[in-house]
Amino acid sequence: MTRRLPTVKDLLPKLSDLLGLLTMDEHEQLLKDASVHVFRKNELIYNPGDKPTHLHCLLSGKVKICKDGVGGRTQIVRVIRPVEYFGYRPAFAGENYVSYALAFENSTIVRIPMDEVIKVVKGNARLSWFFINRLATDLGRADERTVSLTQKHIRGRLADALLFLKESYGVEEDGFTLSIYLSREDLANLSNMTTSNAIRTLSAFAAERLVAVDGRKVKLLDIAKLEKISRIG
Amino acid sequence: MTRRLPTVKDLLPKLSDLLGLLTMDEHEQLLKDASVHVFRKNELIYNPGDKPTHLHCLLSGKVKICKDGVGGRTQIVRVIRPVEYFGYRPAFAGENYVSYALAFENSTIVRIPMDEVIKVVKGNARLSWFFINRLATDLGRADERTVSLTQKHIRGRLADALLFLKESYGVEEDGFTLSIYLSREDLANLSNMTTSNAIRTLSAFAAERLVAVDGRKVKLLDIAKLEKISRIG
DNA sequence: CTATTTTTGTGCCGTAGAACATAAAACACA
DNA sequence: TGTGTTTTATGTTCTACGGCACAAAAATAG
Repeated sequence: MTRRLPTVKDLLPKLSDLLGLLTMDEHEQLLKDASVHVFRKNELIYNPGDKPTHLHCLLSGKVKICKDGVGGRTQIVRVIRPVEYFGYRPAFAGENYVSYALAFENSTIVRIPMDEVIKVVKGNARLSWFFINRLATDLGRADERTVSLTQKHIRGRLADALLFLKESYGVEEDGFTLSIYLSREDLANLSNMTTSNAIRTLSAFAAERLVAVDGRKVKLLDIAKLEKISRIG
Repeated sequence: MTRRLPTVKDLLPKLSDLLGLLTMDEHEQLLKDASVHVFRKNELIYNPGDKPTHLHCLLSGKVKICKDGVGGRTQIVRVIRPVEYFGYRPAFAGENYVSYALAFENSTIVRIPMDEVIKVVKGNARLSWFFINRLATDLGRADERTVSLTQKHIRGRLADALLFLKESYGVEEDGFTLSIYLSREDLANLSNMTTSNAIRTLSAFAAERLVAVDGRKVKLLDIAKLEKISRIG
């Protein structure tokens, strides 16, 4: 999984949102054992039960955070885009991982030892605020998602997923095509439905000219209508 | 809603988990505009759309945090017990409330101006850690709940709710009876089902001797079996 | 370039659980 | 004490969606 890596030093500018909050000493403390990794498409980054030994920062690529439920069905609980930090929650809660992380596509990731991060966090209120703000935002999203996934009908949930993907990863130059190409199964795992129903419902959206589908390429043609479908459930 | 209130000063010992993390100055800063309120059973504490102007601390009583979904159905997303802090998440995320809080029963609450809390948090890493730890824990629970509520069957979800209530509010001296007396509707709103189905399923549990029901009093007779039902969904 | 696996697309059937209806208890309060 | 209101209880119907089967298409491997 590791080949021709850039060094951490090469990547410093990308980490500035977090490192900028630190003193020189803290900066040094976090980076001295940081390392760069490349994960290939569909490669596992961590597993439930693992100790959260590292803070992860996604520099390039795309990552999904998943949980499997009783029926063996998978729920994608978060998606990560560059430059975003992930994999820190259980360390802050004093738990092991309960979810797993997979690379959607080839991804470059910096790993920083979590015990160092925690030491710095406990002494640096600016860095603390950085994480407080993110955790509070994610918690709001999680509660919102709970209600949407349990109460909205299939069309509403799929519309949500499509709009969420647009918001998360954006669109290509044409302004319509989602920048991420997902399997129908991933789409289903985002919106809590079976693959069959993701296929069916996406086809229905295409027939209604809300989207245009070409393989895994999805163009969102009528955002307003999709938002309405999301709203009415 | 306000009558014969104890003063904030009377209640200081109960707030020590948080206040103990502060300097004298910070202590003073937080308490100078703190106030005590009594909410009666079913009284509204805050509403979606409200600005999160205050950190709340529940000193006595019980509180539920709810969100209403598209079908007008209510989801209880969190329950608060004494002594616990709540109502701070949206302030940390820079949002307004998206949920509402209701007193399950008569409750005493201290309200501390949130802008002062944020000022102190931004300068005190020990207080920051207090919130990081809680937010991280709540986020883990929220993700877990999402998967449970979407994937488990009705019996599994109700079993979850009963075990969750035991964990949250404990049991009476007999070691069996839940310390909180909920309406069937609240039980339904915890476990994402209709009131009818909460009634039916609870009756089924009673018939199977997993629980004993007397009005709103619920005894958990067979925890192991309930846990099993929860596990298998 | 063929062989095998994975993904996509459809159709059909079964069922968990919502929706609705109604009635009996329990509770509220004048 | 009666009268309205909320809560609990139970039966009946209806449907959204999961489960399964199968075929076509696409991706991947050998």
